[in-house]
Amino acid sequence: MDQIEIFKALSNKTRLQILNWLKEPELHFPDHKASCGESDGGVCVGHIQKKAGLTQSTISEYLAVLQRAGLVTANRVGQWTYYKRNEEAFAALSNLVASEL
Amino acid sequence: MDQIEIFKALSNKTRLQILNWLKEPELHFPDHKASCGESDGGVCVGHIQKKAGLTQSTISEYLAVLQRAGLVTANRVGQWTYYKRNEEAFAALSNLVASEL
DNA sequence: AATATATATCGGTATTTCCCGATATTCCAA
DNA sequence: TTGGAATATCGGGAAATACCGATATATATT
Repeated sequence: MDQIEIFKALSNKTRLQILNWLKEPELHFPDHKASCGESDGGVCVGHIQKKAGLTQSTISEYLAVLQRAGLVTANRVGQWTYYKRNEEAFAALSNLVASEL
Repeated sequence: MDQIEIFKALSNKTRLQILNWLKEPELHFPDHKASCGESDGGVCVGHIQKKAGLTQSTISEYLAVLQRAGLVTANRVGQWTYYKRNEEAFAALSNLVASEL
């Protein structure tokens, strides 16, 4: 739980959007299951990339930033890496902001 | 309430320390009143600067960053500028993190 | 084995941030 | 009104960040 790493990860519009999209994957990525299969709520990099409109390398790096901050978890299955929110981390962050900031 | 500006402001160890010190000014700046007078919980730049151990210009700029983010308020009285936490902003941030992140 | 697909990593340029010293501004005191 | 104290602002060098295109790696398919 590195506060500074977390706040840095949250200091970018695109990364905030991604986190928001991942709150409701089936809403924001309606055709994900059809093209990427079942993934327990995780969304693959390519879909996130297309929606964000930045390059593949940039989105891959952004997801790595979010993962290093602990805000998302990655799950590689075959050729896809599924990313999903780490709600425990958000709960912990919420507590931290509410009581220790 | 610019989320990104707030998270950027929080992405620095010294600024986080300052915000923490300002939670209990009389504890962290025990001799403040004697040298800077009554200030309604605000602490002058010089005291913050000495405690932080960075230069005056850096701390002045950091306080401006925190102020632009809305996290502190400044109150100039004579030759001193007293900074204090804006607790309303922290409450709003806490709500935001708890419900919209 | 060869190819195609999804993702990660590398190298690079432009911008931003960190932190400094020097200078400007504002206010007080003699 | 001159000097001193507190703060703000300016200019700059080093490091980090925002993106990109190109390439590498891993997996799946044929």
